[in-house]
Amino acid sequence: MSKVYADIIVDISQEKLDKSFQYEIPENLQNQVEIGKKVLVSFGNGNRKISGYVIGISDTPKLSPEKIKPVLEVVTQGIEIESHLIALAGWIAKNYGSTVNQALKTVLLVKEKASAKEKKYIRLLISKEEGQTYLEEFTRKHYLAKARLMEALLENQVLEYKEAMDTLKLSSSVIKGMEEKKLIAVERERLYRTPVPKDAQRGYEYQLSKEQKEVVSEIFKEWQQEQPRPCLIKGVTGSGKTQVYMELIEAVLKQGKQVIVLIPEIALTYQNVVRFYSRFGSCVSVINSRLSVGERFDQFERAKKGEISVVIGPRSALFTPFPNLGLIIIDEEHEDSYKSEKTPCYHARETAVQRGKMESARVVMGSASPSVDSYYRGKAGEYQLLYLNERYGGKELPEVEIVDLKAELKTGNRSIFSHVLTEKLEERLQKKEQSILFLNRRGYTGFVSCRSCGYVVKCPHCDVSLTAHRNGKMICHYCGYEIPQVKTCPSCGSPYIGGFKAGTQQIETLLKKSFPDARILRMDADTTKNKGGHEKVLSAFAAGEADILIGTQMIVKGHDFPNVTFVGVLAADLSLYSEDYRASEKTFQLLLQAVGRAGRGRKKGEAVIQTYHPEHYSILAAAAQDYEAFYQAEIGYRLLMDYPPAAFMTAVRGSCKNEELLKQAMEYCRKYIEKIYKKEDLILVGPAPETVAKVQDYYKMVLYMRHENREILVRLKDALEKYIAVNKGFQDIYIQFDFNV
DNA sequence: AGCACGCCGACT
DNA sequence: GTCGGCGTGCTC
Repeated sequence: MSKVYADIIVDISQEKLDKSFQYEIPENLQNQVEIGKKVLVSFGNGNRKISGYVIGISDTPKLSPEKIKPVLEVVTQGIEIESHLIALAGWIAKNYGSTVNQALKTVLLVKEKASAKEKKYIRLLISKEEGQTYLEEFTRKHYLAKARLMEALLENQVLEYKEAMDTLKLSSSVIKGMEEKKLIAVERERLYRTPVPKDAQRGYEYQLSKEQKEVVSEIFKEWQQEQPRPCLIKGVTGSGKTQVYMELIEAVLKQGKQVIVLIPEIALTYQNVVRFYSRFGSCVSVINSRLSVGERFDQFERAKKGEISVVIGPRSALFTPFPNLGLIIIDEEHEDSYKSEKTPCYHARETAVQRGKMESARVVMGSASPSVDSYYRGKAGEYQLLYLNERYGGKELPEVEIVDLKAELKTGNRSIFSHVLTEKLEERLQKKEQSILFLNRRGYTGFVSCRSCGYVVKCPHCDVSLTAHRNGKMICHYCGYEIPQVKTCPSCGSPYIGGFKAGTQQIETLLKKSFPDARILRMDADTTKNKGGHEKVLSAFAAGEADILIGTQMIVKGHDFPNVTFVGVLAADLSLYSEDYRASEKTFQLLLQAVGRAGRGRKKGEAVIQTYHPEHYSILAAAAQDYEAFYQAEIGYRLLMDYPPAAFMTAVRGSCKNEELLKQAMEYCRKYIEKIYKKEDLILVGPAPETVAKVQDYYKMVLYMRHENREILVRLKDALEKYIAVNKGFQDIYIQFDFNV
C-alpha cells in the first residue's frame, strides 16, 4: 500500500509559518484524517508537539520522504466549527482560484489571532540606578544588543514589544536572557471591549401582514424538504422584508441554532440595526469594518462560546464561527459589496449557499431589485422565488420624467441643468422641500482635456486621466499622484485646456449661480474623508440644514429623507459607457435606487433623469420602475451573448512591470488553454489590456474564459496554474483568477 | 514562535 | 583555545 500524506497548516499565529507542511499519515490514522481535522504533530528541530489543521491530502511527497514526519494524533474534541470553516476555505480556494492559505486567512483570521488580541510590552523590573550599572556592564562586555535595550528602558520604563524589537534590532534571545535574570518582564495586556449597547431591550413585536405571513409559511414549507433550496425574496421597497427575516430568525433561534445576517456595509446604520436589538436583545452582535481586527476576533470568540446567537455584519461576517448555524440571511442581495475585491475573490452569496450546504443551514436572500444572476436562478427553480409586492401603508411610486440632453442642446441650453430640472428645483425651494442631485460618476473621472487638440492629461503610472481639484492640483485616484494644474496643453501648447465640468464641486458652483439663496450640501470623497464625515453630512441633511444635497453613488443607498420630494439624476448614462458586461444592470440598479429616494415621506415624489440615451432599456425601465421589463431585456442580451448567468465566466488577470513580457505570457496562457481544451463550447476572449491598463507602473491584462459548466473552468484554472508554476517565463508575472467577473 | 548553528569578540 | 552573546535561517 502506498503512503498517504497530509498538508497541514501549523497552529502558530505567525506570518512566517503561514504555509503548509507535509506529514505522513500512519496507516492506523488513515480513516480518521480528513480535510479540516485538527491533528498533533512534532515540529521543528526540537520536535515540539504542536497542533495543526489538515488542509489537503495527497499521495505524492513534496520533498524527500525521509524528511517527512508522521502525524501523531487526531484531535477529536470540540473542533467542529473550525473543521467546517476549513473545509469551506478549501472550497473557496478551489472555486475562486486562490491558495488554501489565502482562503484560510479570509475565513479564520489566522495571523491576526494573537497579535491583535493582546499587545506585548517589555517592562524594566529594577531601579534606574541598578539599570545604569547594568548598562555600564553590558557596554563594557560588548553586549551591545542588551545595552541598546537597557538604554531605551532607562528612558522609558515600559516599551511596546514589537516596536522595541524592530527599532532596537533585538532578537528573542536577548529578551530571553534578560528575562531569566529578572531584569525585565514581558507583559501581555488583554484588551477588553464593550460591543453591545446596554440599553438594548427585548419585547418588540410586530404584526405581519397577510402577504408577509404567506411568504413566511412558504419558506417554512421549503425548509421541511429533504434538501431545502435557498430562498430569494423579491420585495419592493417598503414591503417589510426585514419583518419576514425577523420571523425566520425567531424560529431558528427557538431551535437553539444561530443566525448570520449579511447587510451591505453602507446600510449598516444604527436605525437598521436597532430593530434587531429591540427584537432579540443582547444575543445580537454587530460587526462592522470600523471594529479593529481584535474586536472582530472577540466577537468571533463570543460566537464560538455561544454568548451571542445573531450576528449582523457585512461580507466578512459570513465566517462567524457559530457552532450550530441555522440560517444565513443576505439582505440587498444585488449589492456589489458582497464580492470580495481581494484574492480570493469570493462572492458572499455563493459562498453562503455553500456554507449552508456544508452545515445544513438555510439561506434566505432578499432584494427589491435582485441581481440578474439570482433572479435567473429563481426563475429556473434553483432558488425558491417569493414576492412581496404590497408597499407598507400603500405609498405611491414617484413620478419620473426622462429628459433627452441631445434635444435640450438643440434648444440652445448648454448648461448641465435642463429646463425641467431647473423648474422642479425652483418649485421645491419655494415649497421648502428638499432635493437630491445625483451624479452618476461610475467609471468616469472629471478629466482635463485640450479643446484644441483633444489631448487628455493622464497619470504616468496608471493610465487613467487625472482629475482636476479645486486646490489647483490634478490628482490620480488610483495611486494619488498629483501635479499642479496645467495652464497650457503639454501637447500642442494651446491655452484652451481645462476641466471637463462634471464633478460634484463644479455642480455646486453652478448651482450656487442659478440658486444663490439655496443652502447646498455636497457629499463626495472630499467632504467625507475624515472619520464619520459620511454620517455627518447625511444627518445634517436629514435635519433639514440644507435644501439640496449633491452627491455620487453613496447618497442613493440606504438612507431615508422624508422631506425629499425631488431627485435629479444629472447624467444617467455615464456608467453605460464602461466596458463591463454588467454596465446596464449597474446603471439600472443605481437609477432605480436614486429615483426611489424621492417621496419617502408623506408627500409624493418626483424625479428627473437626464440622459443622452433616452431610448436605452436600462433608463426606460428605471424611469418606469419596472424591474420585470429590465430583467426581460437584460436576460435576453445575456443569453444571446453567453454572458453569466447563461454561462460561467472566469478572468485570468496578469500584471507585470514589463509590458512586452506580460503580453507574451498572456498569449501563452491562451495558447495553452486552446491546446488542452479543444472543444468548441469554450469561449476565450483576449488577452486584452484591462480598462485601467496600468496601475502604479504595473501593466494589467486580462483573458476571459466562458463556459456553461463551472467545473470545466475550475479544471482549466488548475491546469493553467500548474503550467505557470513550472514555467520560468512566468516568474515576474502575477497571475490571479477571478471567478466572479 | 522557538530552536540550533555559526560567527565573533573577550577572557582564563 | 573556549566561552557566551548575537544574528540568521529553518521548521514537513
